[in-house]
Parts: sequence; structure tokens; C-alpha cells
Amino acid sequence: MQDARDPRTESPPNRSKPRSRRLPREVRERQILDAAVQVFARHGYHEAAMDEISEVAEISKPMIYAYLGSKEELFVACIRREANRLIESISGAVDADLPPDEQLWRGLRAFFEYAQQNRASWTVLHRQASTQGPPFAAELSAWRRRALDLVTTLLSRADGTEEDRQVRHEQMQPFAAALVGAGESMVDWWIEHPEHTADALSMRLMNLVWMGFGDMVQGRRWKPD
Amino acid sequence: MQDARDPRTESPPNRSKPRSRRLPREVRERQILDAAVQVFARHGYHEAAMDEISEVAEISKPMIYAYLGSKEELFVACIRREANRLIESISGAVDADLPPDEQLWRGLRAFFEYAQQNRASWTVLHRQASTQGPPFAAELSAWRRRALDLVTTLLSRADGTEEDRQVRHEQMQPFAAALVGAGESMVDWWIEHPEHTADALSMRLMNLVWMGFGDMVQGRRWKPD
Amino acid sequence: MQDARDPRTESPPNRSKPRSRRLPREVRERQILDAAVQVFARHGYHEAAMDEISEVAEISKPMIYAYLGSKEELFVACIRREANRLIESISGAVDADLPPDEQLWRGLRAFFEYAQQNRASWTVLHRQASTQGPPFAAELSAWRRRALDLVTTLLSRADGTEEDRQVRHEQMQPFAAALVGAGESMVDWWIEHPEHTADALSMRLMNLVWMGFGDMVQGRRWKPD
Amino acid sequence: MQDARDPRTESPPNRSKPRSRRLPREVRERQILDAAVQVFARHGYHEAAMDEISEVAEISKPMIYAYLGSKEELFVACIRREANRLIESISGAVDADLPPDEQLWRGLRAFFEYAQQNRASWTVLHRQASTQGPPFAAELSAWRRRALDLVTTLLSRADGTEEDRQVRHEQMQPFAAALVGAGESMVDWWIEHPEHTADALSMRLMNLVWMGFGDMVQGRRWKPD
DNA sequence: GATGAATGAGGCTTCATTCAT
DNA sequence: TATGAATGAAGCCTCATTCAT
Repeated sequence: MQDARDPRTESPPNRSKPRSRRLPREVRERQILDAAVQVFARHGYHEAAMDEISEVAEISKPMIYAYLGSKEELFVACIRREANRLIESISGAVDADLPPDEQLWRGLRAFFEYAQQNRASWTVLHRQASTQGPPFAAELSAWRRRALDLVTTLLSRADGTEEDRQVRHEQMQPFAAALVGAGESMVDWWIEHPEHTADALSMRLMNLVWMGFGDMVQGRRWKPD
Repeated sequence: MQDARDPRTESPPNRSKPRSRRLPREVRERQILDAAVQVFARHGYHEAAMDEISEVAEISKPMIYAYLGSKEELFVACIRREANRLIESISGAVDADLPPDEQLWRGLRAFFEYAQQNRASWTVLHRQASTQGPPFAAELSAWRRRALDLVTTLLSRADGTEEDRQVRHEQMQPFAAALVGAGESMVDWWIEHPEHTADALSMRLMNLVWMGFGDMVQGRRWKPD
Repeated sequence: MQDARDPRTESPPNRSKPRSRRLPREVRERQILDAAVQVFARHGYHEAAMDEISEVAEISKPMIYAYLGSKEELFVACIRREANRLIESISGAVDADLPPDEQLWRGLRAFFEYAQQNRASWTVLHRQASTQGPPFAAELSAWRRRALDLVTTLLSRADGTEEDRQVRHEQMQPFAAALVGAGESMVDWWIEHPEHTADALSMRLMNLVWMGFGDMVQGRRWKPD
Repeated sequence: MQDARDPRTESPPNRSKPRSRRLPREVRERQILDAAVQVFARHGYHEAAMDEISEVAEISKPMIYAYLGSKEELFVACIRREANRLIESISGAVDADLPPDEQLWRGLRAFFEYAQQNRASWTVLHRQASTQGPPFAAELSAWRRRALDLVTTLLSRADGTEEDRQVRHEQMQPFAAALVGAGESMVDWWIEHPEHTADALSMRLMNLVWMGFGDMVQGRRWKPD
């Protein structure tokens, strides 16, 4: 809980390599967000210090405030960006023309792969964002809704009337929530058992939610085509 | 009528009911833990202020420190107590002599009922404890291990050799993790859709994990005996 | 600076050997003062906690307050008692009929012996009392005056008119101060070089103040008769 | 508690000159150390409040922490700086080519002059540093060793073999300790008798340690060339 | 008389945020 | 524009002191 940054032992006043200046705003913002996600993931919202973010981003604190506002706003910006990336990642992997089980399978795989390759991003979304109380509730709700929608869509057939689909969509929601939660939880477990591959994890979850234990205990398994 | 206060006689600032005093240590500790769980659940570990806990508990801060130690230790005490309560709740509901599906069903129902009746407790365990970094890692590991063990036991048949069971126990772990995560997530969803009953939620999750989507989309459902 | 007394791990509520009661006031006061001197010497005035004093004294805090008043008054009482003991110790060792050097020699020896046998007492007087600012100034002044008087008397011949003696008494004061300081300092040094005896230390100081370096560098030494 | 600030440096009551800002780090550090020495000297380590130091220094507390670390570290920094100043003061006054008595005389005079002009500094070194227990033991040891070395050197002739000098150096230590203590003590006495000059005090101590009482009572005195 | 229980007050420390250059 | 310097506000924790039994 103690970080070893001691201002007294820091670099001498005349810094030899002056921080590069006059970068376009977009680049700066990305630098900042990258650093923020990293630091928020490492320490959690509260323990994360603006000082550390500014160091990691190699941008001075006043610039951070100028570009992205308060710490709270910065965190919201992180959540929003990372949520988009994840959603796009999964959306890009599925294909509306495939049968539901195939879609689900692809979605799951995309999810596990994303979590593996963007651990910090995922940590911020899953662990940090959900624990910081009211200030981020709105942002979180939005992200959850999108995630549920996506999963619900994956789970629903595309046929039937519009009304039919609407109803099914509603009914699917708790299942979708369960699926998302199961995925999150498996990723957590994965972190402590990294010897498994993303494929293996996806397969297990697929079996759980597609076949169910009832089938599994009798030896039936789901397999990709 | 007797209470009609004469506006002319100034009552003491606020304290109508003087804080009861000289309670035995045990009672005080429970008061404190109750308050702490509530406040930690509401704001998260870091945002929770010892001041607020002491106000909610109606006990001065020094007593909190005398009885339960630092904020960190207090949080650990909360986790430990609530974990015990939940585990006992579920353990008490299952019965080793029943078939696996029936056991699972009872366990799930117990879990959802507990979560419904002890929302703060559950929030602390699920949301807060897992996000506060190293200081609580040990306590968390312990609690997770117990939870996984419990679920794994529910999911495993009791027959076969000891070795068999050991192996199955290992293989079950990711499924158990998934199941726990699914449950957690459904509870979250439930909070925003409180019109459902604990029974209904349990049933849905049961269907998901026992029958699987593959069966569900064909209209097959699991039902209790 | 951290003491390991943790109230949570203390003796169970029903203490088997009840603290003995109804002792006469004098005994209690001595217990308290003994404990206080010990604790003050160990930690210094500020770090000394009334809790620890009460534990060491085996007397509850309210009794301490009843008998000796506030922490400040308790400290004053310590100073006063220990100053008396030391002064009496030295006074008892000298004999007005002896020649000055012999008197000085005896006084020094008495002092070093006292310091050796009552380290806590001496520490409180020398180290702690002088550093605690205004609150104890009066008590300290009194003790210093007495110490100076004693030493001045040792150093002055008893002959001459009363006026003569008064004058000499005045002139002696800075020397007396120097002598006391030299003694204090040698005791400090002694603590880290405990292989020396009280006699040896006394002899060295005696040589310093009686013969002076001027003589010593030429090999002249003072010796007791 | 109201600012007992030296009238010469007192700022005008109505802060017309807003706290000067943007000073370079070096200046700030000196300001802080000056204030800290003053406050530590006045109240002692424990009674000294960071709040008061920050007020006296006219710098906000966070800057103190940023530049000099915790209260403990700040105190150590004070000790170190003041010890250096004193040692340099005395070292600068002596001259290895002079005979021992002349050297001692110069050293004493330098010491008394320093003590007169830097009372706070001296108080911190002498009274406070030695009473604050373990945390400062290392720093104190270092400073004491240097002081003893310096005095021992003053007292030792430079002739003889290296081995001789080593032995004498050892034997001199208790005398050096005594001398330092005598000096400290005379300064204390001086504070209450400020009518004497530094020269007079030095002369008295010189007589005591060089001639000894044995000579003095017979009217022999030491005099500078 | 004796004490476990209780607290007001205050100290050290940190951090998000903003000047002034 | 970009940043080192600066601080208000707040949090955790401890301790001398006193009730109420």
C-alpha cells in the first residue's frame, strides 16, 4: 500500500530530455487514458494517485486536468473507452447468420481473448468500476446494458416477429446477466491458473451454458463444428 | 400527548435518547460490525469513513479502535464474519443424501435468499473485498476457497473412489467459479428488477447450469421434484 | 516507538487473581511512583502512556488520577521524589569536617554509585525533566538549585566570614554547574562503556576537576588518602 | 502559544505582503529547517506541532512533507545540519600548530560563542536530540562520535607514535565526555545569568579543566598568552 | 473504594486540485 | 502552452481524562 515514489530522490531539476511538447490533443488524450487505465487497474480508483498517472503518462498534472477534467471524469472516460473496445471486440467476432450456438461460441472466445490481452482494461471495467459507489453508477449502468444487449442478442434467434423478439429479449436478460457473470468469474479464476488457454476456458463455459450439468454428468459434450 | 414539547423550554441539542452506556464488549462488537458492514457496502472500503461508521454504530471511534483495531482489521473482521454467515446459510440448506440436482437447487435457493436478505453483507463480500488489493488477499483467498469447495461439493457426486473424487474436484473448479459468478451477477441484475422472487431466480439459474441453453431452446426445463 | 500491547489479546475478562485491594494510601502511591519513574525513563514524558504506567503499577488509571492527579502532576511528583533521593544520597556520603578534596571525592563517588544503581531515576531527572518545556520549569529550577547548592558547598571551604562564604558561594556556581554537567556526561558515556567501575569514573572526574589537564599532562595525579 | 517571534524579524500584523511564492527548493528547505529548529528547541520534539512549524516557516504543511519528509525525518535533518554547523564552527577556530592549552582555549571560546548565538540550534542538539529514544539513536551516535573526536583531538598532543596517539585517544574519551558535559551545563547556567560574556565563561571552564580546583584554591590561574 | 467502559480533542499525513511563471 | 510549486480539506489514529457501576 506504500509506494516508493519519494519526491526527494527524484530526477534533478534540469531534466535533460525535455518532455516532448505540442503534441496534437488526440495523442495526448490517448497517452493519458492509457496511463490512467494502467494505474487504476493496478491500485484501484482510490489508491490511484494523480501523481502516478501523470508520471506514467509523462504529462504534467495540469495538462491532465485541462484535457480530461477531474479524477472522477478521468475514470469515467476510462470506463467508457474500455467498454467500447470490449464490445467492439466481441461484436466483430460474431456473425448474425450463424446458428446461435456457433455465435455464442465465437462471442465467448472473443471475450476470453480480449480479457487475456487487455487485463488492465478488463480489471478496470470489472473490478474497479463496480465498486466505487454512486459517482459512477450511471456510466456503469450504461455499460452493463450494452453488454447485456449484446449477449442477449447472441442468445436469441433472429427469427419470429418483432414482438416475439422483444419478448424473448426481455426473458433472456437474467440469463445474459448470469452468462456475463460466469465469464467474469472464470477470468478471475484464470488469472490464478494461467496454464489454461483461452480456447479451453471458452469451451468449458460453452459446455456449462449450452449443455448444462445435466448433460455433462452423462458425458455429453458440446463441440464446435 | 405527554410528549408535546413546549417550544419555550429548549431541549438539549439533539440527543433525545442518550447513547446507552456500559454495554458488555460483545454487544459493542456486534454493533460495530453491523455498522461497518453497512457503511463499507454503501461506499466501498476507501470511501467509507471511520467517522461515519462510528456514527452509524453510535459508538465513539476510540472504542472501535480498542475493540477491532485499525480500519483494515475492521474490514477483515467484516469479511470474515459475513463469509461465515453466508457459508453456514448455504451449508445448512443442503443435504448430502439428496441427488446432485436437488442439492444444487437447494444451495442456489439458499444463496439467493441470503443475498436478498443481507444485501449489505453480500455487497461487502462480493464487490468490496475483491477489489482492495494485497492487504486483504489472504482473507479473500480463504473465503474464496471455502466458497469454491462448497460449490464443488454440491456439484460432485459422492460416489466413486477417493481418487476419483479428488480428480473431479479439481476439474470442477472452473465450473464452480463460473457458477458463483453467474449467481453474483444475477443478484446484481435482481437489484434492478426486484419484481422477481428468489425462487424464480434460483430456478432460472438452475435451468441454465443444469439443462443448458441447448435444452432450453428446445423447451426442456428442469423442475424440482 | 511502537508498543505491542494489544487490548484485544489481553487477559480474559474474569481475572483469576484479583488485584489486591484496600492497600494503605502510602503503599499505593509508592507503587505508582515506582512504575511512573520506570515508564517515564523508558519512553520519555510524552511517549509514556498512562495506560502503561497503570499496567506496570498494577493499579487502575482512575486510582492514579485520584492519588496523584494529572500526568503532569505525576511527573512532577516523580522528579521531586527522585531529586530528594539523589540529594540525600550524596549528602549522606560527605562529612563537613573533611578537607575539600576528600569531600569532593566522596561526593563524586556517591553520585556515580547512585547513577549506577538507579538508572531510571537518574534518566528521569537528567534527560527527561529538562526537555519538557515550561510546565516543569519551576520544579526543575528548584532541583537544580539544590544540586548546585550541594556541590557549591562541597567545593567551598567552611572557613572565612559569613560574607566571604557568600561571595565564594556565588563565584562557585558556574564551576558547580560545570561539575554537574561533567558528571552527567560521564554517566552517559559510562552507559556505553560499562566495563568501568564507579570508582574509576569518580577518580577520573576527580583528577580532571582537581588537578586539571595542566597537571595531568605532566603526570601528576590526585589520589585518595 | 502566540508567536514569540523575534521582534527584529516580525512580519507586519496585517499580512500586506502575501506569502511570497514560487521560491526555489533550496530556499524553502532552509526556511523550513530554520523554523523547525526554532520550534523543536522551544517545545521539544513531541510537543512541537507540524502546524506550528509550518506557521513559523510560512509554508504549508504539504510542502514540508514534500521536501523533508515526516516529522521524524525533519528532526533528523535538523540535528544533522546543526551538528555540522557547530562542529565546523569549532574546527574553524582551532589551529593544529598551537600548543594544546591554546587550542583548547580557542575551542572552548568558539563553542561558547556558538551557543550564545545559536541558542535554538544548541538546544535541539543538546536537550532534544538526546531524549527522543531509538528513532534518533543513529543520528545522535554519529554526532556524539564526531564531537568526542574533535575534543579528544584538541586534548591530545600531536606528537608520539601513531600507536601512542591511538591509545591516548582512547583514554581521553571519558575526559572529553566530561568536558562536553561541563560545557553544556555551563551554557545552561549561562542562560539564567546572561550578564557574563562568552570570554568569561570560556575562561572559567578553561581554568577548571586545565588548572583544576587544586590549583585554583591556591590562587593559580590559567591565562591566554 | 475500585475499575472497565467511554470519549473529546488533537496530531500526523496525504491528495486532488490550482496558481503563477 | 506547459509545469513546478503550493495548499485546503480531510482521514486515520491515539491518548489523557472521566463516567457509571
